[in-house]
Amino acid sequence: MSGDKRREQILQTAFDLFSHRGFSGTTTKDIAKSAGVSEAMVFKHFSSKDELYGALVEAKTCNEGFRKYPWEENEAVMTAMEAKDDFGVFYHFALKALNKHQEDIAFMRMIFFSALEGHEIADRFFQTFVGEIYNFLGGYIKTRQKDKVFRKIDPRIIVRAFLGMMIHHSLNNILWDKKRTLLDIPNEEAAKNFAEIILQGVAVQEG
Amino acid sequence: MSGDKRREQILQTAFDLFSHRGFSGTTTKDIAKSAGVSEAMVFKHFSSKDELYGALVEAKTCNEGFRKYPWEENEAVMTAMEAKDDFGVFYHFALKALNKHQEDIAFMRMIFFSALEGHEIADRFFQTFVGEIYNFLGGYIKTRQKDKVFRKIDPRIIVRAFLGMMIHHSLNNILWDKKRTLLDIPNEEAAKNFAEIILQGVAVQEG
DNA sequence: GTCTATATGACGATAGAC
DNA sequence: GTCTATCGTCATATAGAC
Repeated sequence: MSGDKRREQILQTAFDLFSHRGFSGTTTKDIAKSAGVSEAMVFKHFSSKDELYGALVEAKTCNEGFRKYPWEENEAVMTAMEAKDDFGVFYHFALKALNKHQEDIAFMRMIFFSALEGHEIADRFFQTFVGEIYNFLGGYIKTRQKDKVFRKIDPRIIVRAFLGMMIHHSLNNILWDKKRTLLDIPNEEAAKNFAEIILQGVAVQEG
Repeated sequence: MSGDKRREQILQTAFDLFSHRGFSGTTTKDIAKSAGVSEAMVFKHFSSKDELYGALVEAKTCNEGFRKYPWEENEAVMTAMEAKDDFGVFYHFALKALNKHQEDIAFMRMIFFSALEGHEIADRFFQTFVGEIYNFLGGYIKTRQKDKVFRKIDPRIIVRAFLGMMIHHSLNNILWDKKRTLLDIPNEEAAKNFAEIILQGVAVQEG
């Protein structure tokens, strides 16, 4: 196998293991074995376990998956936003996010492990990626507040409440309620309910 | 030091370290050193690292801290519930939970680490403790739906949305946004806003 | 109840052959 | 590009003295 191809394969294997067991719970021997190579090969491509992990998180946060925000490649959100279709904005945003979480459980686990284990790369991810989401949704909320459609609440609180519903729901499914004994609903229904609750919750009330 | 006292001290020390670095990130040597004893002492009290961890999670989930639900020792929630003061119920519940999370960061971290690392004790905690919360809040929500004050949404979705706001908010503060750069508000304000959003969000609308 | 010393193996990482 | 062999260190756990 070529160097680049092998490197990618080791990265992917390492990703699966790190996301499952965390940094200190994964050994270089495990990685080598799963990748079907010797440990020496791993250290030919990455000078240390730390470097391997760093390259991994870097690749996964910057190049793939979560480089795309839930509104990119999601025409529905942008269209709804231009039309000031509030339900469309929040529903499609939530649905995209929930689907993404479900498809990329390994990534979610890796980010949580990084955060718990205190790798500063997790910090950077949150300051950029999550910060950007606060700006994006917060901006729309501000507009709708000026339109006197949403109540005057700190937009960041609304974003936090809304993201909280989605992320907590995904986290429940990934970490604890894998069999969905507590609440087993399709993402469409969850997105619809979350969007309805938040929208009615922040709407200006008549009278 | 007496055996029991020493045992407790080792447990507490281990708790601090495990919650900070996770199971595989913590060594028995670290624990011994932090407790100010030799490693041999640790193994006199606990036959293995696994047993120590098990005893720890058991003690922390069953005997202390989270044995108490957010409505126990919280007269405000029960009083509000009897008076059908919806805002009182949700506000005081949220405030209690947020304060608890903030006071017991170590416990929160330990539970998340356990869940990620797949210790089945975390599962048990969630099925009992969290399940009980769903019953408690869900029961109240059902009552208010019969009163035609809350809309007909699956009560578990409402509980999930509400818990999501709180837990996500606490998790943000604990894991990523420790400096609170994104959103720095007192628990009272967060609880008030979350309660208002969820209540208005699920209220029966006029017309 | 507490320690020092040590057994046994795992872990991260390297050397050097092919 | 890949391997086997190995090194030094650290980890869990035990033995036995005080």
